[in-house]
Amino acid sequence: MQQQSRLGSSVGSGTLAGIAPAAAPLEVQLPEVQLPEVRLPAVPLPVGAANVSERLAQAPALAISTVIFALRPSESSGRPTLWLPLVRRIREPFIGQWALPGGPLTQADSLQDAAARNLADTTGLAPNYLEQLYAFGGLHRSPSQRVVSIVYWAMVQSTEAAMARESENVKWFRAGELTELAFDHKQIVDYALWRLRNKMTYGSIAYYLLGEKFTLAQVREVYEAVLGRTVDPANFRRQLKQAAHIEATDEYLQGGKHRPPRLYRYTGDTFSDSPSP
Amino acid sequence: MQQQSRLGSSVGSGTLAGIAPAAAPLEVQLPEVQLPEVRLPAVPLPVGAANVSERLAQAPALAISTVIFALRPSESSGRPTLWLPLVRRIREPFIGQWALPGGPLTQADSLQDAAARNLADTTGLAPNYLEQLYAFGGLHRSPSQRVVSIVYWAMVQSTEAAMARESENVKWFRAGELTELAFDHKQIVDYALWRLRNKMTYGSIAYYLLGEKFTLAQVREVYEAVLGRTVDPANFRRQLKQAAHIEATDEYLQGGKHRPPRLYRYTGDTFSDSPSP
DNA sequence: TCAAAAGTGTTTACGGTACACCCATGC
DNA sequence: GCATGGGTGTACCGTAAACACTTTTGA
Repeated sequence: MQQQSRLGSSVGSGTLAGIAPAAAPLEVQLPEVQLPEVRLPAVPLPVGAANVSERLAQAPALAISTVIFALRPSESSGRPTLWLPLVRRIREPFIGQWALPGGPLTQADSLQDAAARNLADTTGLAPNYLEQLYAFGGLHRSPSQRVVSIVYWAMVQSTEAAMARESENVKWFRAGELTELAFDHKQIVDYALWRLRNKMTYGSIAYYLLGEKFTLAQVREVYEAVLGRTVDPANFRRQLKQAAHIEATDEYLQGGKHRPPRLYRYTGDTFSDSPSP
Repeated sequence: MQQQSRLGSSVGSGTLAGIAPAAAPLEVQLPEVQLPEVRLPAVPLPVGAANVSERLAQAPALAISTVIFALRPSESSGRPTLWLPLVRRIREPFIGQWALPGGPLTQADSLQDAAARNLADTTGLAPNYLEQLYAFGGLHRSPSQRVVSIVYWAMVQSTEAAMARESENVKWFRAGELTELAFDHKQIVDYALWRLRNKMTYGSIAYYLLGEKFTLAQVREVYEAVLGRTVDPANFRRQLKQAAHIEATDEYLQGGKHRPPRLYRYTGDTFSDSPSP
């Protein structure tokens, strides 16, 4: 048996949205379109030194990793683009290569708390948003011991992200322009990006990348940065305004070259600074 | 810190579907509406005997469990309804109570293979569909040792499900009419049900609960069984016919009381019998 | 020939897209 | 006053919902 089976890929192009969303169980609405699981990456890793009998003897290690997204201005255009922090590996395997922040599951933390701790340790920041991505458990993800990684993805505010720590071994990269990473982390980032884009298209997510108050144009820029294309400003603002959890303030953003745009506030799930202690 | 933080719940009622699906990375279309993660259940379990220092000393155990769905005729109406098999626990904790089939992660299996093995062991069946559901890792899911469960969900054909093994310690239950189960398994099943309903609304999933050939009315019955409401037959058939991966055969289902309906075939992802060996 | 399900057609309503247009501000 | 982004109005089009209607079979 191998990881790469076709089960669970769930293709299907017809949307069948006609099956209208009804009362949903878990206080949420039914989506109208599929969110397929990624096909688990066929990891092209060197099989490494450990032989099979050794491998069979050990229990698989359990690790938590986190894909952290934040908005930063592009060096070229200055427009906001998606970035994520990576850490340089300081031991084998993959020594010297860049990898997702992570580590073994600490005993006192829930999975989510462990992920939040990753985030604090590497960036010094607290997540606005944190959600489980997927559990990766292929047999040969790591050349030596078998590792099962439960991966989370997170978003941090752009205002804070600008002040995030960087060092010799922690550096921010443009998402989408990554070269190869350690382990199967490149595939994991790609999957996280795909999931981010998905969530994006049905709202309420972009705000976690922004500050407390923002202009509608800034929200649009987030969408354009993540989706990688332009969006009609007129229609976009209409859609936002009729969307829930958006509230106009009386303030306007001053200092621009032209008419000062109104500032808005997100009133949905609270901007908590960390998982409530 | 506690598991039950608000992060990652991602409410948001506005659909914002206006952000049109563009070219999607992983060969799939972007969905238009949100698929939120379940809030992890606040498990009301007895904390059990082990004290904290003991708990800290042990590594968390890693387990695989599987929620298996199949269609079976209701005893009352005879119409197809959703069922799932559970196993009776034969040791502490929760001895005598019903639980999801599962067990520790066997060394030689990938996560998905381990889930498929669960399925074969308890039902004797092979899954038509198998997908990762979520990794549950709350601190007190099990009273003694800490357990992290990676849960899969599966669907098996109704025709085969009718012949599935049952025994003293393996029994099928109607999904949605479950009483309390061992551990946090009730919440897990509810989440799986919610996810099934989601996938349902954007097609291609219902077929995995049916046989190779089926009438459009049977597909409609699956939708009605899963969604728990009636669906307009006229509009439903139109939507199905313009959906991809559905092919009319030249055959008709004989033996009914009235006009024999045409049989159709699903031409999407193959009906493989097991993860390809 | 009648009941019931299979299958088709038609109307209406809603929401997204495109794009023309007005408004307010800094220079 | 004019360029530019903020913000509004509107016409068009595709699709889903509702439901009337025809067709085909068994009893």
